[in-house]
Amino acid sequence: PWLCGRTVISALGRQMTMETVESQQDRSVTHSVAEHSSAHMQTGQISVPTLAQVSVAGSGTGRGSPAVTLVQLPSGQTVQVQGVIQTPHPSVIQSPQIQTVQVATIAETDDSADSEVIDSHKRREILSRRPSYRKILNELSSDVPGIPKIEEEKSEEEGTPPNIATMAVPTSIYQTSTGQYIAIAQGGTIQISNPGSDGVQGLQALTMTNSGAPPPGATIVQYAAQSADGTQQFFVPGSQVVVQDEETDLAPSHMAAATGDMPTYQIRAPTTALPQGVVMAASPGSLHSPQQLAEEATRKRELRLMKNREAAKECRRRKKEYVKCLESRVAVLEVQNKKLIEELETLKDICSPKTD
DNA sequence: TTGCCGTGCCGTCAAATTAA
DNA sequence: TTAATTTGACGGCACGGCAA
Repeated sequence: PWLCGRTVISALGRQMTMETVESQQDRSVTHSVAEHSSAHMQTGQISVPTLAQVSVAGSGTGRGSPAVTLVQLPSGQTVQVQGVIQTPHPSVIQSPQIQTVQVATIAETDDSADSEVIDSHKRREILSRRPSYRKILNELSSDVPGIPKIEEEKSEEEGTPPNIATMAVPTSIYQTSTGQYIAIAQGGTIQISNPGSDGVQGLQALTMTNSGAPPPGATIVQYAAQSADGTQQFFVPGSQVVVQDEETDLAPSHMAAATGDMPTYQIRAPTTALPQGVVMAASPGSLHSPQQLAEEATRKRELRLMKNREAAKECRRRKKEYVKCLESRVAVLEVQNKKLIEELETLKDICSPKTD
């Protein structure tokens, strides 16, 4: 899709992309044409482009009249391409990665053989990359107004109330004394998983709100940014999680494993100051036994799977948005095409009046 | 009602891509 | 160079439509 916006020529089952560049001095110019198989188009992998000579007809190519382009394939076959849209009509879909197309007059072609090799390498390097949907759409939207950008975080179209954080990438996983895993995401999602055979069973996602009334029926973890004693508190139904920064001094009896830079978490019953369960903050340096190493590996794997799960969701959302964007572009282009055809018919009628 | 098929969504893996 | 992120591919599951 990142090849959109160039002139696409299909011939003998092969597809070629070409950018039209006009020479200021001479109407007869040589364009470099990237040629690749359609199979590569599907996978996004583009092989080393072979160069084809494109000669633009010297006469009759001025603005207002269709340009006739002769494309000579490496096999020797010549394809005639008649352009309808002239340069005043820029391509609506811009390529996110506009390549610098080699433009050389025919007289200079022999002298630029070395630079062509270098440029070919550069072009291959650039073309073989597969930009992300976000990058494609963002660059597309920067070129063409009216296309919404994909935000770094989920937009309001997700239907998320503005006071609810939706960032779901976990930054910390903690294990309670009862074996529960608690993953706290940067944006506020808390996931609690009960210990199961695969470690993922019983995963619960809780949403934190900074303010506002909880939606009816929803399980809400209220998040207080910071209390007077410098602690961060999470109010969970039935228990209270106290997030204690390591610099702040809480009662030492409440601390279980203050290891290194890791903050310590405690789960308390809401009506009592006594800890319901003490949370371990695992530090890689504190692991000794093979069992602990295995647990650490399991924890890392769960964290990776959780992150990838969220990443896949986000990727699918971006892909949908990208497809929607392309569909809207198709609609725009169809309307534009229809208008141009009508305009052409009108001009034909004007230029060739009926003679009886 | 049942089996089949198409579609959509999700989780996971692996490879490609990007950022530091 | 390396770690993190992104995305294509694959398999599984749920759901709805349709014919037998």
